[in-house]
Amino acid sequence: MLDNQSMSSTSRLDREFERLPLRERKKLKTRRAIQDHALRLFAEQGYDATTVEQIADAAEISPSTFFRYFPTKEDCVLSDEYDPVMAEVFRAQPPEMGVIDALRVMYRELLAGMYIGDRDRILTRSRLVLSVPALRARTFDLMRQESATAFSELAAERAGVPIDDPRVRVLTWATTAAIEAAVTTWAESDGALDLPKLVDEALAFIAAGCPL
Amino acid sequence: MLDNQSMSSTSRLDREFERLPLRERKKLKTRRAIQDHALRLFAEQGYDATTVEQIADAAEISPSTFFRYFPTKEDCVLSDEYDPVMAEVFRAQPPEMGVIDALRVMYRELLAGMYIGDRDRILTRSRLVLSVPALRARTFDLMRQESATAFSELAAERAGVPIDDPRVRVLTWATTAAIEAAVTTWAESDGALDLPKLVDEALAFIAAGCPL
DNA sequence: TAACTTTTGAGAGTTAATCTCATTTAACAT
DNA sequence: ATGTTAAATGAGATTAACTCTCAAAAGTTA
Repeated sequence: MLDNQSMSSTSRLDREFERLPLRERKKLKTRRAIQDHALRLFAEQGYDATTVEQIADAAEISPSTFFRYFPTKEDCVLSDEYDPVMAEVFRAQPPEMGVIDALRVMYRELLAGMYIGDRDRILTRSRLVLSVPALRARTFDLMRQESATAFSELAAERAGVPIDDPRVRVLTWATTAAIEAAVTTWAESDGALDLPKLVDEALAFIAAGCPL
Repeated sequence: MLDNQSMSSTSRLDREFERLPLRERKKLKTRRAIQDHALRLFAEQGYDATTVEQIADAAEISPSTFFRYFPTKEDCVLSDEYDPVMAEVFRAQPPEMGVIDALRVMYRELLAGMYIGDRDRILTRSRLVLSVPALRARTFDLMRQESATAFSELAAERAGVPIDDPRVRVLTWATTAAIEAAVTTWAESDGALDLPKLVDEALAFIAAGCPL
């Protein structure tokens, strides 16, 4: 199931893809073409040195079409990575398990799969995002906003506290920051370190009260 | 209307100010004028609806001069709030005290003072920053980069671990996120809640391992 | 006052981002 | 199949952020 999710995500997604009407299929294809060419050009020339016009030319669309797919140049890098599967796995943990422990189990299960199939892609993208201040700021903001909504609800539900309990935001923002720290350390090591281990240790460290 | 350093700046800063050569004094005055007019216009018209040209007109300078003082429109809101006094107070705590506890004491001491003098200014600015996505992302990124440098060194020093220990980044980013969460909750309450208390409780919650 | 340095303003140029409108292309009911 | 309807696209104009250059103005110092 887990390996299935990531490894075979291509084929599963492809099957869904082929069931879509032609118009939707073309839209998805265009969207992917833009992202692929953009990431390639960013890698080749740098982010700032690449104009939207160049991306549009490479993807064989007009600049106005680019902005119809992505509201800003930044957004074509920021894929919305939130996965409903994460919520599922999180909820599947025994109710007496604490929020952070459930989070650890969830990442242990899901990251293992992702780490096999998408390691290189994630590493490349992470390096790009971390090296361009505007992308870095927007990516982290996006993750925080997401955790403020989706994960906050899950956490409050599990803990049995109201969603507006100040501790819920502290918990979600702090754990999100811990995971981002792990990813950053991993990207800085050029992938030499083990990401799943770094994430698990980061969360364990938070659960232990950050004893330093 | 906008008398610049009227109430807030302490007499200590004023004395320093008057010792500066005329050229430096004018520069500081211009910088403050830009920030004051910008914040006023943002409050009146909204951030996006206010152009740099309008700010420049209000501050009686040319647009090119605006960009000589602030590299981007965003930056005239983002004051660099890092205070060397914070490092001093942090270092002054007994060496056997843990990093988070030293941080708590530091915030307890410094926030108490700020809360009296600058409460309204901080609240206004926080609301502006939190309401404009671009400002929010850049502010949080700025704080994280700061904590990645200044505070990381202090934390590693106190804990007696190398600065590149992964736990150092996890600790600094997580505590920074916890403080930001407290400030956000405070701003959302329109200042009805007690900021020093929220910050102290957030850090205590982190030190306890986020038990939820 | 004169020589020197720094700050400033004017103006032109680049690019991201928004908007309108005409054209093309797919979807679907007959 | 075909015509009607709805959606996607491209071209082009527009705004505003940001960069750059150069000459004028203001300050510092001898």
